[in-house]
Amino acid sequence: MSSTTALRKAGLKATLPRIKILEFLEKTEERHLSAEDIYKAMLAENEEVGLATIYRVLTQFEAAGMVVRHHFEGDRSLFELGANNGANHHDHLVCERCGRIQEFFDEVIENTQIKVAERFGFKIVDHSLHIQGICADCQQETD
Amino acid sequence: MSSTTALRKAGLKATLPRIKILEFLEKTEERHLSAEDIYKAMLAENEEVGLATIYRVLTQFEAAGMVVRHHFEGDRSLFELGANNGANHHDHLVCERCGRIQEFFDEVIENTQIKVAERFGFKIVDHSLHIQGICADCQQETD
DNA sequence: GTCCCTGCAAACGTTTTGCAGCAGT
DNA sequence: ACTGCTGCAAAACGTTTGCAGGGAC
Repeated sequence: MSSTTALRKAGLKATLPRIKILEFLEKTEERHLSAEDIYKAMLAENEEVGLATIYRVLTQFEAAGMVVRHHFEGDRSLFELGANNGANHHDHLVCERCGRIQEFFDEVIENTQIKVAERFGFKIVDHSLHIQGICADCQQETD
Repeated sequence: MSSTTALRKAGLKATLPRIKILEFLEKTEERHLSAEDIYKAMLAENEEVGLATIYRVLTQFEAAGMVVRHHFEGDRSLFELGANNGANHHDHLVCERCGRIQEFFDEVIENTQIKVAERFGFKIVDHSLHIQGICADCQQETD
């Protein structure tokens, strides 16, 4: 599906900045990016889009379910493409020291978190789970 | 144990602002508070402590393991007293709409998250887990 | 008396917003 | 042509920091 079609399906006009941002997210390796990461990476490819526009577009993409916003660290949001597609649902393991992010999927946790949520009346329509720990690399550092 | 003693044990001078903040955290009902929540609540009790000082003190309390800092929402940190005490470890269920926080403890999740972390080389010294969902109250709202 | 702490105000980084001009349909 | 989008610059937000005066030991 072309970016243009994807945008129309989401009820968004297919404008140049939106197309560029969506295509950038689709082709980039790093799945978890901040608005500024996207801004700088696009600049480096001579794709100029204003930072304010990136924020606005990401918010629209989020509302359309095309993108998920994460708050792993307190100081900035990271955006991830297409994580609400049931088929590739996954959770995140986040290193508290270096910010490294490991995606994972675990059936037991998946089922149990739903049970826990129900136990407390949280009917889960949308859910996300993240575990914060210290990654192997950071463990090795003497401190 | 008096607040003064607790502070000394943590290697912190027992100053008036630190004592006031610690005692406030001990006696307040709401366990998850932002710096500003604390600031305003203390003002309301005629306990004037500068907001910058509250941030500094909370950071010191965190370093001393007296307090845990959470990043449930992207826009502010919430602080919780004494959650690193092994005996009362718990995780959090957070409503994405209203911000309501439900504490819980589940043996299965507890064990499985450790297994998942190990599978990816995240040796967990410190860990915290939160599940974001939609709480019962917010589910009822027609939107 | 020494050193660390506090309060204030200013700085900071991220995100949002007002507005005038421009692009998509 | 009409509407909604974009870019810029300024504002807003939570949080941190520099500094001069004050408090704990």
